[in-house]
Amino acid sequence: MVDEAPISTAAEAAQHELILAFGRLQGAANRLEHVLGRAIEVECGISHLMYEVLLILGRSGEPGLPMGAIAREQVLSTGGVTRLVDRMEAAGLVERAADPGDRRGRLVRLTELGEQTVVRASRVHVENIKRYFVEPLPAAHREQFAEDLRILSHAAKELLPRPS
Amino acid sequence: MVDEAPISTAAEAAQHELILAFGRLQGAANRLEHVLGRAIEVECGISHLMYEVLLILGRSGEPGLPMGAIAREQVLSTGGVTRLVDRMEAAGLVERAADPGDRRGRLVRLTELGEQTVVRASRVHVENIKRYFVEPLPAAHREQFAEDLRILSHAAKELLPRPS
DNA sequence: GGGAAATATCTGACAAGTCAGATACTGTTG
DNA sequence: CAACAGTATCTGACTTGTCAGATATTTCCC
Repeated sequence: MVDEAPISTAAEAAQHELILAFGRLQGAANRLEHVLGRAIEVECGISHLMYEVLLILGRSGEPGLPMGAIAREQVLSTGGVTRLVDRMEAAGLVERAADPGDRRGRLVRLTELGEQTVVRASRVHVENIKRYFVEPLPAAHREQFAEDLRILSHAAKELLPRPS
Repeated sequence: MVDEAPISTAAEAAQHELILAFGRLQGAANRLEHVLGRAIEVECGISHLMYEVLLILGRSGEPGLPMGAIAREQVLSTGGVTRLVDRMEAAGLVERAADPGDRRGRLVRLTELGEQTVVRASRVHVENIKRYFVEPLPAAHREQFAEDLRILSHAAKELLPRPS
């Protein structure tokens, strides 16, 4: 994973080990999202992005989460979250409640339907993760790969904490 | 990376190891794309997606690549590629030539400006990859992580080869 | 306390992809 | 060799996200 030659042609850029590695990360993530997201859509009628938001809300529990927090968890603009939550609310998956401690804010939380939907979607999702994400990797690598993802994910989160 | 309990609440789904691992893959990929893509945009005025297409074309060399091949490399619909290449052509980065062997097809290839741009963007990109993607990982893990990405990327590619 | 700066959310205008159907050529087959 | 299924690309209608600016509160100081 080292390549110190200076890049001076398109062909060199295209073969560069680091560029390739990063491209593979993006490619694998995109394709897996495409496939697993489609499965969730077919099974539960919600997009992968909505599913991710349901998960985030499931993690945050009763009180609910402000819109901005959702924007930061997923990499979304606050305007994007407004519209996404609009649609999720229209679909009956979540509800917006007033934030008692801050009248500007709204707390978003799961409805009963949202809770059921995330459970149902998750069962499908886990099977697909096993099949398409875990199984291709050599068993001896899985533990370390998961750890590295944790590290990377954590580092990347620090990278865009607030200054959105 | 194992978790065999059946999922029956949103909170359980949200804590599930496999779901978390997959979420971290997506989260890390999204955030890194956001940050590194922005850098390319600022430096060269092209989106990360355009950059990826330039790389693909750099890899394919002289003859050029049909639109459909680009669609398969990136996970894009053919309609999406038409429009993306429209914009890239308008920006002078690529050109469409007739395919001598198939009058339906068009071969897309880099222009001189496209070539220069991909080289310039790649230099920035490599530095950012080192900083944000390589450095956070323990040095002893990097080799294996790169290999696992290769495996995953390859497996995911097989998953959506043609049946788009 | 009073007002400036910061923060949370929403909205109009826009950008960029998807999807399904149109169009134009290719290749196969009876 | 004509018909037909298959393939490559393009297009109109639409979905969904971004960006920048508006609005309502809150926080921080003087």
